[in-house]
Amino acid sequence: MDKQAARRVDEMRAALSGLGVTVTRRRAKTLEALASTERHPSANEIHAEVRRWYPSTSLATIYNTIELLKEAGQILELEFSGAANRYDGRRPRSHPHLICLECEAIEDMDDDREGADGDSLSLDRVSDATGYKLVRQRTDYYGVCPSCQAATA
Amino acid sequence: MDKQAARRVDEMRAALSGLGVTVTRRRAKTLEALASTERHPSANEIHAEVRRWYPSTSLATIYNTIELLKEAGQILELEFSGAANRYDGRRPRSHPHLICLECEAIEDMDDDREGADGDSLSLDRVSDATGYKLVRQRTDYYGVCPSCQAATA
DNA sequence: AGGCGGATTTAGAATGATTCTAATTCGTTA
DNA sequence: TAACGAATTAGAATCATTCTAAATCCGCCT
Repeated sequence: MDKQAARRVDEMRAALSGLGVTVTRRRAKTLEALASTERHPSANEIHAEVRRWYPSTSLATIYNTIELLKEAGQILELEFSGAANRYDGRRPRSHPHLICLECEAIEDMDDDREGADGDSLSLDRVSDATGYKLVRQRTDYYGVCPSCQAATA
Repeated sequence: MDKQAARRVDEMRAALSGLGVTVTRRRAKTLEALASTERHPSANEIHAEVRRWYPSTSLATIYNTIELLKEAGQILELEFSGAANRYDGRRPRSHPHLICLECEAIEDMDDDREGADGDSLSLDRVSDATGYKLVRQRTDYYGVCPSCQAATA
């Protein structure tokens, strides 16, 4: 686990403690699993990872921890209807993702790719314009990633 | 059904015909249901509407038609994992939505800011920057709508 | 150390949207 | 009218997620 991941784990721990819940060993492993991958794992993938240390861990526990992280604003949930949800625990603030329709890879879009003028409007500006009290946004781009393009070329 | 809705129905009919499938009466009613509401209905809601004319209609037929419309690029599917998907048949090109977390209302966001060139330009720009071959995007803002704010005030 | 009580976890059942399947019906053309 | 392929139906199957009830864990107090 690199330095950045360790920092995220600390942030998440603190946030969970702030909720008044205890950071059990299973929960700690869940945080690590989230912080140490770029892959935007599904609940199942996190489960598999946590099980390597605590084999009796139930999927329900993973979902439970995810729920707590959502309450704490420490995780981004990317919902899908035909496939498992995917999670981003490294960058919990709304940001755009690139989603490959062929291999289901999900990657964060780099900040410098977001365009200086912003592809998406800020939450505050949209709140003002619409009267909604907005709490988060979702921006995703769907297509075929370079490596899948190469594979089918 | 207003003029705009009628125009959309014609477009969708043409697109389905272009796929080589026949626009049956049930399918036609499905198109109408989609074109004549701003509410972004779920498959169930469309089903209920179509049933008013053809009571024996099965949900599977609605999903089947939705699938065809997706292939034809004539419908936007907003996926959710904990609730039914919602559909936008009025504006089939990617555009942002405002989603109320309390009453589940979904409304189109006017993006007069981006003008006529908005979405496709943005997709192209992101495609260039990332190497992805992008086909659509999703941008949604989540919060509490004005009327729900008033209700809980 | 022992025990209490609340929080956590577990295994499995329940839920619910969507998809699949096999059989039936519909529409068109000969 | 007969026949063929497309469309439709009812219900089963799938699968991620949530729920439930029982078991276990953990910190705290004595």
